[in-house]
Amino acid sequence: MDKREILILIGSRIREIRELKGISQQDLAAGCNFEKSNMSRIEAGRSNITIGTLVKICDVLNVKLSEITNNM
Amino acid sequence: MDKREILILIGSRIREIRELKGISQQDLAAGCNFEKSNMSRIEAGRSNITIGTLVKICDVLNVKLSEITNNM
DNA sequence: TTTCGTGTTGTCTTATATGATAACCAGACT
DNA sequence: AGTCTGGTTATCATATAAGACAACACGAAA
Repeated sequence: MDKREILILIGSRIREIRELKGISQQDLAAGCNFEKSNMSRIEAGRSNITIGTLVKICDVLNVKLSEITNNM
Repeated sequence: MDKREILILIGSRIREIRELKGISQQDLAAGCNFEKSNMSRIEAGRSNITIGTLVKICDVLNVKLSEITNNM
C-alpha cells in the first residue's frame, strides 16, 4: 500500500468513527483547534498529515491511534 | 498518550525493527531517500513525521504501518 | 424563497518537516 | 597514532503541512 492509499484509508476511518459518534466535521475540527475546511481535506486523504495531527484527532474522537491504522 | 510520547514510541519501534533486521540507520535512510541524520532524529522521536514519511520507512523495513502503531 | 447545517474547495500566511551538509563522538580494528 | 563504522547534533534552504478565511454547493426545514 502506498502513501496515497494509506492517507485515503486513514481519512475514511476518521470519517467513519466521527459519523458513528454523531459529530460534525465542524465540531471535530474545533476540538482539534483547526478549521472544518482542513478536516474535510484530511478525511478526503488530501493532506499528508503528521503524527501530531493524527494524535489530536484520535484524542477528540477518543480512540487509540492503532484503531485508525488497524490493518494498514 | 500525547504526541510527544507517541513520537518517541514510534521512533523506538522503528529502531527496534531496524536493528532486528541488522540494517544501519545509514542504509535505512538511503532506502528512504534521505540522510542518516534525519533518521536519527526520527528514531529519537524528535521529528513530527508525516504519514508519508512513516509509510516510506515501513516500506523499506518491510513491515505494515499497523506493526509500528500497535498498542498506541 | 430564505435560512440553516454540513461539507467542499481555493487561496493565503506561517510554522515546520524534509533533505542536505558538516562537524562531532564513541568503539573497534590496524 | 590513524582509520573505519555507526550514530548524533547543528545549521541551512526548500517544500509542504498547519491553520485561517471566504466562497460555494446542497439538502432540509422555516
